[in-house]
Amino acid sequence: MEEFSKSPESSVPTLADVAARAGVSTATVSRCLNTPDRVTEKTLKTVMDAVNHLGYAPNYSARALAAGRTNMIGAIIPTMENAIFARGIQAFQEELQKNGCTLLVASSSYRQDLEEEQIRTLTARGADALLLIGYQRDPQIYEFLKKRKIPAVLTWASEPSQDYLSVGFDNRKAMKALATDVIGKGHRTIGCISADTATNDRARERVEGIWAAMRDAGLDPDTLQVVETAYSIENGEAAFQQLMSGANSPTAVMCGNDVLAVGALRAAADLGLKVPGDVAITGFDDIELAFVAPVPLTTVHVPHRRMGQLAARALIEALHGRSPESVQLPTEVRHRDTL
Amino acid sequence: MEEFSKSPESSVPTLADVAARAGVSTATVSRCLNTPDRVTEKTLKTVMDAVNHLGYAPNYSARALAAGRTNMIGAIIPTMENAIFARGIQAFQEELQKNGCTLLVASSSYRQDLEEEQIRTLTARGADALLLIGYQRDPQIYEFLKKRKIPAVLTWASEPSQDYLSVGFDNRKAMKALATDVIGKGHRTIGCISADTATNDRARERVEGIWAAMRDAGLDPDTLQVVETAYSIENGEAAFQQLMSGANSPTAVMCGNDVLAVGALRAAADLGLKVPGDVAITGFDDIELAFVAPVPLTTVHVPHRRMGQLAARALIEALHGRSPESVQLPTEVRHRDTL
DNA sequence: GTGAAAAATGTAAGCGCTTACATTTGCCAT
DNA sequence: ATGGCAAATGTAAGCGCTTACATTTTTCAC
Repeated sequence: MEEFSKSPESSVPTLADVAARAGVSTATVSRCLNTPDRVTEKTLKTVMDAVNHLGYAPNYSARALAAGRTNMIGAIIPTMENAIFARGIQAFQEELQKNGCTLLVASSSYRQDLEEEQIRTLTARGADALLLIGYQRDPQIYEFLKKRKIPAVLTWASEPSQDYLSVGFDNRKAMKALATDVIGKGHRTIGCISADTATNDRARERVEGIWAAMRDAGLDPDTLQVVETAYSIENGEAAFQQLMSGANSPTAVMCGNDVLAVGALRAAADLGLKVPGDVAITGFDDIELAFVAPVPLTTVHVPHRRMGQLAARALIEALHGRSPESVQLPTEVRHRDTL
Repeated sequence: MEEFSKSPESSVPTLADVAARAGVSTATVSRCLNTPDRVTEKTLKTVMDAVNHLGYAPNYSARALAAGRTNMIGAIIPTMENAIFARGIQAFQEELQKNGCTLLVASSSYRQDLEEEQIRTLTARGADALLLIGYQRDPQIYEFLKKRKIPAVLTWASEPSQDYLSVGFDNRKAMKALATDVIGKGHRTIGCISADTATNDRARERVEGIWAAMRDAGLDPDTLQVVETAYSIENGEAAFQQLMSGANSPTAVMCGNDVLAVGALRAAADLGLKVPGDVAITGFDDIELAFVAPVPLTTVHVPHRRMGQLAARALIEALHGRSPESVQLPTEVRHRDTL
């Protein structure tokens, strides 16, 4: 019969408990756990037996305090409800997990002030490194990160100056390629439904991509009819209606992402417009929604999972003191039935 | 001209630095930060000025070690790529953020062994509380959590025995309601595409819901043709084909979630089957995919955001030493065009 | 077998914070 | 004014771990 009491041994075991049971010092136990090759096989076994017997698990707060590292990596994204972020972050997390790191998540709701606050919070929480979306933010933040020596990887975009580590893709180039195809189909009056270009660098670059294609084709970029709205199917519908009710309604509407495009598609159906016969519609991202849409969507495919995975690897490299290279992933126009 | 060196003042400021600058003890600074009402207004101002001047931010690892709390809450979900989890977790995170807590995320890929490992990892990392999906797991885990005094909330289901805190919904009842409608439409030969019922309690309860409805209607539950497969559009397509190529092909196929249902819908189109004319199809969850599907999907609406939010509140209550009640959220059949 | 170098282990000093307890200060009834 | 009490502040002991440095043990060339 064993006695179970509230005495020390019934509470959470510590390193010292393991050391006592194994008859070694706490330093040795710590070594067994962190650098097993610096310890005799025999000692290792004794200690691991004690660990298992006691059900010992290290206290990461203590470890973090002593070692100065937490093995936690933070990600600050606009929202997980957008499938592209959910997918990228899932891959990011899987890769971190493989490397013994844990993911801390915060969301900014596409607001720069909130993002900044989150950066400070996750930093204070001890995040060893950060994944950030896009590159447009107060220079002070970059200063702050640099001063704190916290590696950060910028994703979902390719930072133009290459001053920072980034694992992403060229939004402008991607959208330009798609716009070139749109123009190639003979469209001259083009509309665009975009997220807020003032605060969202990805959205802005996509619009700039359309302008660039227009310029190349001898079209006046100023004729591009842009409506800015937050990402949602409903907003896509409304924006499309607005675009089509104007005097010179577009024959092609390029949307900033697939969600808006699906909204446009629904609005077109409501207006009795055939796609692509009466009006062409394009998306961006190539999420599931794009190919199960009423009319499968012509869009730009972005390797979100791959991006998340490579971002994780880059950060882990950086944490190991190496200097990872930025990577620009290729995107690809996916021709389906809306253009 | 100021000198910038590697000397103490250029590194990350600590509580002691603030205390020195404000001319008070570290205890007082700590009080200003944590219990400002236990401090003179004058002292508070002096200290906060020092905090701001130094750009001080507390080291949470140290705080966690000293206080025994981390203010981090962990969530272990099968995958963020499933929109229902992304959405629920987003709401969960927003609510945590409002309460000064940070979210730690891990994913189990629907594997029980991995989930268990993650529970131990997040616990070791100091998660003060945990959000878990479903209720079916090794009793030892519940023991472990109880011993460690870590509150956990079970979500996306309603734990039948009510022994544990849960914020979810009744999968069985929800699916039974839908199945009753299916039967009400005259369907007698029913198929079902489900996730693995052995390891996924939500999936199992949904199938049981169909059985219950059949029984109530005088149908033999054993005639339900179940195909189990992992959640994906492609798997939904394959499973549907399998179901329809059998001897006694169903006139209605009830799917375990919307993703499978969209796959079924596509397969039906490929087979030249009209929905719901030739075959009825139903989903579960009511994600975006459901209403933008080629044929808008009849499905069960689940209040995922609300669930995430309430789960967060319950955990925060528990952390405050109160005893939150389990809540069972209502679900609702959404009739659209596939039944 | 011997001694020097290498390997294994032990000792103990923090890491930055919270908090129980001790001390000082301020306030008020007398 | 003064004693007594409450409020404010200070003192200092950890929280559980890592790691530089000190000590002991092993290894191995001679």
